[in-house]
Amino acid sequence: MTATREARTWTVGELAGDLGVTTRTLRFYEAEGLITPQRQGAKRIYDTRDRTRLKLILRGRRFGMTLAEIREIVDMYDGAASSERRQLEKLLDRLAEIEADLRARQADLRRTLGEVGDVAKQCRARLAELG
Amino acid sequence: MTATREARTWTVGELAGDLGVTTRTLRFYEAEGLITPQRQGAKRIYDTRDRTRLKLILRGRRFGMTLAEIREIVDMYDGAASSERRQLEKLLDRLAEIEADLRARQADLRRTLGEVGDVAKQCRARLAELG
DNA sequence: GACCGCCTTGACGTTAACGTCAACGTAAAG
DNA sequence: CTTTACGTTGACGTTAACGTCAAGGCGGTC
Repeated sequence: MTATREARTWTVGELAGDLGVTTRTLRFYEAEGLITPQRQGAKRIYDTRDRTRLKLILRGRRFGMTLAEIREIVDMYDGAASSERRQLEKLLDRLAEIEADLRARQADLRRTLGEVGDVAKQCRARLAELG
Repeated sequence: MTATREARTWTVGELAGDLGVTTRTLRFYEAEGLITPQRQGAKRIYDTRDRTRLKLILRGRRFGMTLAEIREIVDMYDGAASSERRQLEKLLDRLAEIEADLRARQADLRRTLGEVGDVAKQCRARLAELG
């Protein structure tokens, strides 16, 4: 075989284009320790793991998590394979907190969606009145 | 009757305390045109309408809407009683867009919640391995 | 009448999350 | 061998959403 499967990589520009962000953003996330692409000389080489991680980050960003919160979660992906009981238990506790927080946001979202729906309803009623 | 029902009002400090924000935040929202409390002399007097509006604002904030987005929604509450067809139709369109956006965020949240759950699962599995 | 607690309006400081610009390296193309 | 396209590292600029501080007004109270 000439090509090894799963070995797809990307340059900054490619990946940035794919994910709809700028290269500056990717470099910034690296500086913040959110991703750590390989290097070929000076150039950054991103693999599928980096890409997955980035998608996670961007998703979190989309509903308003700060990068600090996001970092906490993505870091946990690596911690979940730990071999220290104490560590794993702390992680589970933290995960429970995060889940609770996310559920609260979910509830907020639901309520807001409801209210947006109500306003739409009012609008339609008003339109009906006007003939 | 000495007290009229529904006429409860608040000072900045009271309302801020109630809602868990600072007075600075309330003044800021006013400067941004998100709320417009009455005045008694120089002092701000907030009524139930202001309070409701603020709760809406804070809820939106909690799941990551910007103040600009929030403003758009709360303003619509006032626009829904409009008497111009054209206006109402535009509003309905915008509401549909907003709803779509909110639903997208909801999906993102769901996925993230799923992944947080997965990590927790891994943790528990690892803990089980360790006896 | 001095002090206290709460209010007011500026005005400047701060943090997060990038944008923008300068100055430079490098590999392929013409 | 110059141009073009892409990459690199600083370093400074920007915007949102407030925080913080200064300077002072108003109504009670000890």
